[in-house]
Amino acid sequence: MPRTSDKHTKIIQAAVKVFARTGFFNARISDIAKEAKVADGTIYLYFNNKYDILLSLFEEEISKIIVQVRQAIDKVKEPCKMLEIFALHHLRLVEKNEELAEVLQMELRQSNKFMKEYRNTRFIEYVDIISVIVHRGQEMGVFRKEVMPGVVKRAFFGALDEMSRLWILNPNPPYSIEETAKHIADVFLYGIVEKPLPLVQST
Amino acid sequence: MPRTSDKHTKIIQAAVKVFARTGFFNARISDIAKEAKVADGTIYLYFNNKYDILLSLFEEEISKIIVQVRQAIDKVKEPCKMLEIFALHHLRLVEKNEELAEVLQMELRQSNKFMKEYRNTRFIEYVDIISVIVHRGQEMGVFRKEVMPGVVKRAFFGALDEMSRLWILNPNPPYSIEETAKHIADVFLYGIVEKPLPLVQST
DNA sequence: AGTAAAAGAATGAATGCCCATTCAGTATTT
DNA sequence: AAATACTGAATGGGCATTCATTCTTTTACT
Repeated sequence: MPRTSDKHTKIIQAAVKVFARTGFFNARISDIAKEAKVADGTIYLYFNNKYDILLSLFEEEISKIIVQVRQAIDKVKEPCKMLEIFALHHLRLVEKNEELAEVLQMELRQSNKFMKEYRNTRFIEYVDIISVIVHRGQEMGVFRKEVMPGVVKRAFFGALDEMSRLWILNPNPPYSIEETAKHIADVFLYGIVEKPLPLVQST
Repeated sequence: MPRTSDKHTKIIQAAVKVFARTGFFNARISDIAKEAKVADGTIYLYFNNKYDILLSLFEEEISKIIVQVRQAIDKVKEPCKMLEIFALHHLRLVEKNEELAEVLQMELRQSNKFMKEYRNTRFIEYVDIISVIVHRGQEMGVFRKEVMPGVVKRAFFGALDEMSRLWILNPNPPYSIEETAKHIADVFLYGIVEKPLPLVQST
């Protein structure tokens, strides 16, 4: 298993482009090879098969993302702020690396095989960042105790991811990313009902 | 274009089963034909090609769903209750018709072609049910005016859909559907913070 | 250092499988 | 007996994967 130059990385990057463009199933190995400026056969020196490329791509890229998000979150103390930062990071991926965002969004997801047979630990790790925040917020007395972190993490993630999808499919954002991230965090934190509660009635 | 018996419907139903089982790209026309107890060629009397089956399937099934949800929602007056009902209906599809839920969730979504080239009006119509509710709630003074219906509809839908995905991939529900629907609606309505601190106006 | 041979990388044409789609023929209805 | 519906074997193209060959680097020996 050779690794002299960085063919491995070059192939993965090419695959991101090609998968984003045509989708996993329509992508041809020869396209990836051409994009990576490598012979078709070379790809099989670095990956077992087409599917393995998708898998490796995912593992490697999401690992990087997890590190980045964790770093950003650790700079802050308040759980509310943490959620907002998570939201911002998730949404920013679309503008920072649209092709990667598209692959993670569209291609990875549908692959039943991927999500079922193979226990996708990296992905779980990513989403669990949310539930950890929620849990900590509850311990600190900032978040309601009745809320279930396991549900909220999915709901919050799902909400963000749906916005990503919107942008990927229709790349003229009706709202800015920062605005949206803040807005979604806000809705999750404070809900949408007009509050007739005793406390400060802002607005 | 014949329609004597109900081969059209039989083929669609068979396709739901097969797509759910193997995914669109791995599904063979001959499998669908076998499942529908029909010859391979017969399928081409009712559909133009493989992709057209998926398309028709979606159009027809989502139309039914829209009608049902609208009926359920119209039985009620309070916007809060309406959102809860929408949530319940969306999540219930998984237990009512798991195969269909899986196809809508997994297969339909990833098809870039589908979501990009073809303006998916049915799907938009479905999601717009949410924004209409939110908008009405705002007019009635029940929901906060600053909230953007266009963002909330996506967020709410995304949250629900992510829960669906969870159940499809891992069919031992840690929480009941009713419980979850209520919980998600609850979080969206009232948020997760303990004390409505001086409501931070989201910029 | 210089050269030879072995090991390691990379190539891309050729192979062979896998279906979607077609259509000549058969069955059924009008 | 014409029109309509259905059949399923045959066709053909697309593409993942393989592997004999070529190119490059490392090692070993004088």
